[in-house]
Parts: sequence; C-alpha cells; structure tokens
Amino acid sequence: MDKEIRRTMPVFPMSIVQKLTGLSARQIRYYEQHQLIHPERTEGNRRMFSLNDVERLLEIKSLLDEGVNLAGIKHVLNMKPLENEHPSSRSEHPKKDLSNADVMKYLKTELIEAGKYGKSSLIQGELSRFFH
DNA sequence: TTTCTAACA
DNA sequence: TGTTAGGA
Repeated sequence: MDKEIRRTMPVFPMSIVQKLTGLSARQIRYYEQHQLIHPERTEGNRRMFSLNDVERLLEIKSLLDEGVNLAGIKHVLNMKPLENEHPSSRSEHPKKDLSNADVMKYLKTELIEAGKYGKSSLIQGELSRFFH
C-alpha cells in the first residue's frame, strides 16, 4: 500500500536528477513544459522529482538516442500511463505494460506511414535506419 | 549556494 | 539546447 507512494514521493532536487539522468537542467525543465513529466514543487517553487519522474526521464533519454522527437516520445509515454503520475489522481489501476518490442513496432509503423505520405515522422535523423 | 523564469551578441 | 540575467 506504500510501495506506490514510494515511487511517486517527491524526493530529488534538480541537481540529483541531472546526475541521475545525465540530462541538462534546461532539458528537464523543457520536458516538463511539454507535459512529459510532472514533478511537484516545494513552497519555494523548487521542483521535486519522484523516482518515477527519474525513470521517465531515463526513458525519454533513451528514446532521444533512438531518434524519436518530442511528439513521438509523448505518444510512447502516453501508451504506458500507469508508471507514474500523482497519487492523488490514482484510485484504480487500469494496469498495463508495454514491451520494448511493442515500442519498436510502433516506431517502425510510424516510419513506414511517414514514408507513404510526405515526410513528417515522429522519428528524426539517420537513426531511423534501425527500423528499416 | 541552488534553482527558477524568461529570453537571446 | 546552451547560456545568462536577475530574483528568491
């Protein structure tokens, strides 16, 4: 009953999250602006991240390396809602899990669809070759 | 001293 | 994305 609260409990300040994720403060704040993470705030308006926020950021970092842009990352993250979010908005668990293969499959589909039409794809750069 | 927001020679 | 100004 408190395993979940542990993952969602705000415990890390910016400096720690930077070291843990290897991302810059600028990037972390930017991703928050784009709703990829929702760290809580202290009385002094300082961000406090939970373990889930950190894991989420690590996944964002991973997808970034694979050449997925923010729009794509949003989609992937939205496919696995349970992972984090606030304890407040949590009552029942719609339970779900997404394997890496599922994500790959999704990304590949995005790439193919983008090829059919114009150019716009959620996947950028040459890294998309991993899906060819 | 650390983090925050806003903005760009 | 980096970096910096100016404040808390």
